[in-house]
Amino acid sequence: MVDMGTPPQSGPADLIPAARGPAESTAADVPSLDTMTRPAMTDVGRFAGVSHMTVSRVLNGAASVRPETRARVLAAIERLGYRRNITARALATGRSQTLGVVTIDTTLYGPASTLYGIERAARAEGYFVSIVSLRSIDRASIREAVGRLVDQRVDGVILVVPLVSAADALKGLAHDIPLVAVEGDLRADIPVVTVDQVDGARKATEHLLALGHRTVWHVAGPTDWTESHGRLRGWRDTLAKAGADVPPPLSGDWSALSGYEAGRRLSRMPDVTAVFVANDQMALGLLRALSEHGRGVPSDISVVGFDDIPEAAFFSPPLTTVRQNFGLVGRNGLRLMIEQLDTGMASTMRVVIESRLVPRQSSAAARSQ
Amino acid sequence: MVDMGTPPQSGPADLIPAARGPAESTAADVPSLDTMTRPAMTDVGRFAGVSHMTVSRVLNGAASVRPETRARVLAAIERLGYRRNITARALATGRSQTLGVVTIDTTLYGPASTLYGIERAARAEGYFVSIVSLRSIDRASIREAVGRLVDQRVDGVILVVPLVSAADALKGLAHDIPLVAVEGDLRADIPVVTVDQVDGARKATEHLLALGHRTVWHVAGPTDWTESHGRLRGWRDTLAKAGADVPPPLSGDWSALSGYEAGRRLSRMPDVTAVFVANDQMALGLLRALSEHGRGVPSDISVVGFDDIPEAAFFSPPLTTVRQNFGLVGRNGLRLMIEQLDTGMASTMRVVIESRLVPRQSSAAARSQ
DNA sequence: CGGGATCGCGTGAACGCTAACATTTCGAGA
DNA sequence: TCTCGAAATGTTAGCGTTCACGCGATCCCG
Repeated sequence: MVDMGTPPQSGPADLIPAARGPAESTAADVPSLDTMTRPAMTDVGRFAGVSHMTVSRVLNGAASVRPETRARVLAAIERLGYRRNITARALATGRSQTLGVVTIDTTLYGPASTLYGIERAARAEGYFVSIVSLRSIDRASIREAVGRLVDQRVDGVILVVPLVSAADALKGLAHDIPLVAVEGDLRADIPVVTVDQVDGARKATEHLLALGHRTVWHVAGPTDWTESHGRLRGWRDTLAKAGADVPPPLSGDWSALSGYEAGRRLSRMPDVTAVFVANDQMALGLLRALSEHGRGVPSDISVVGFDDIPEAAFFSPPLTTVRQNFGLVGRNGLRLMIEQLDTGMASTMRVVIESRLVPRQSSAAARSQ
Repeated sequence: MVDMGTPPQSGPADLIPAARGPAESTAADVPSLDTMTRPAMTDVGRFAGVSHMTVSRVLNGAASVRPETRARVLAAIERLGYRRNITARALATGRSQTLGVVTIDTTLYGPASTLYGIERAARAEGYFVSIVSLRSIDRASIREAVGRLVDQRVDGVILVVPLVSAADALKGLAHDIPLVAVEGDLRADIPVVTVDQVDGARKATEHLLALGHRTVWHVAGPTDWTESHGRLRGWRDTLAKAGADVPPPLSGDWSALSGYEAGRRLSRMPDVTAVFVANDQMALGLLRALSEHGRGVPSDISVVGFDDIPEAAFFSPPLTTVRQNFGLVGRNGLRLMIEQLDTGMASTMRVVIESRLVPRQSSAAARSQ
């Protein structure tokens, strides 16, 4: 147990000159850089003739480091190809600079675009993005997904889960981590950013009514999706307000196939002259069904969709639809997250994004009867 | 240095009874669980009357821990709601249980589906997935994306970047981390899993030739995409082999709009009777253009697409196309990654997935002239 | 010219885990 | 009953950061 004053250079792996004072080491001094394992702050410090703490200060842009030493450290970092270990940093600080995104089927245009917007915005803010997609849409699955992310020590979780049941699942969730719901239920008790579905549906329905149609039929989305609810309500309210009949809504599962099936049923009803379909894929299927049954669009029936996917302008005929700016939604979701992270306070803010009607050739004036 | 037999309970933050021997603590013994900060292994150990190391052993399923103590530890974990800190684990082991995915525009159907397949498979294997999308498609951007992921200490990187330039960008990349290319260039020097584009294009072209068309025109994808090259080659070779003329290929950017523009040009050429379009979106635009110019499909012109997106069956007319199983591609990409991770050896394996022609109504026999 | 504030930097201890080794326990055979 | 070795558990030292200090050197002002 006797310390004999062993010099500090006694550590193993002493492959870097412990040059103190003005660095006068030339390239020749430095042994085989490339055989080194990833250098740590200590290595950089030794190379620059300072302590690891000074390296940390330089890296974090802390004040009170002499320009001269800063330059020396920076040079060492450059020379050694040092890259900070964010795992260690995360352990020490308790912050991982990573955001979790829980998402339902990223194959769908909406969620995929939203995710894309989130990822780009997150990167701009210096955050990594870790994703987990839901295996099913029940409450347990949502909680498990969030749990996984929490285990991974993400700094916050953004939910792209536009399900009514999601709001409930979140209710019970421990709020020890910032959450944001995107395209979610406004009744949730966490911040939400979403497109105004009710208003979008109103625009679509009013557009058709303004064209002279007596009433407007509706093909709704799956019942547990918040979008379905909003669009259904917007449609119904608008009809009611206009004093028009409210026909029984059909419903699909967002797929073109389900729209096709709805179209088959509608094509048999002679008094149908206008249909508002809850998304563009279903509208595509509906167009197909109408065409197969010899019902002309827009000559016999006008059709309006929702989303404005990039293909909508090339349907036959080009689809009148309601555009949602998914990228903007994603970016706003991230903004809300950053705000919570920066202020350290849970917010319950709501951001509502406007939608926009894009008139194309699938809707036209009703034939005077 | 004299040990006076201080009982082991001397540590700070002794909020849990250090009951040794058979745990006889009742619920009343345990002070305010909910006010606790996240418990660590030490806390669990103290609660169970063992050392933190035993907790670690239980958690890692290590052998040699008595069933009785294991049960006690498990109970403590349950009771305290302990969750292992994977950040600390990552720091200690050097493995993060996280895989990085570099992807181009996740808004596109192909990459999105592939990503989805990867994520699900990764989760099944116990890996997290961290994504970064490319801001642009140049070499520097790819390297930066991989660099970000490496900084994040992912265990491996899967690239969903089907660009020719990607292969080059990877060439120089340090191989100190397992890589897998999905939908990538077979010439890359890392493992690749991809759909056989050449063969798929061959199937499409042969299908049209078999229907009696003299030759087949082609609308190719962007030049820097590997898919474009494969499909172009498959098309050209098949025509050449059949002794058919090889007309100059048009090209688009995968978008329906670019397909529309190609369609406008083709519709003015009276001798065009068959077109193979490099993806379904462009085919949609092409169908639209042909329809606008009064060219019937398939009566005047037969059209075959590529991908078989879910909407293709509902185009007007329903599109004959070549189906790619993106999910399978993603899963195989992950499998290759896991193999590298498990064996610890860099592989250069190639997995080629078959495609399948899906005949629908957009292609028909050529009119006898 | 002296004394306290400030600057610039270093030291040691976390963070929560695993790896390697040390130590205790326990059962079986002599 | 003692011994020995394997089984079961504990101890210590990292992993690479950051945080909270501490301590000389420098500076300013009376």
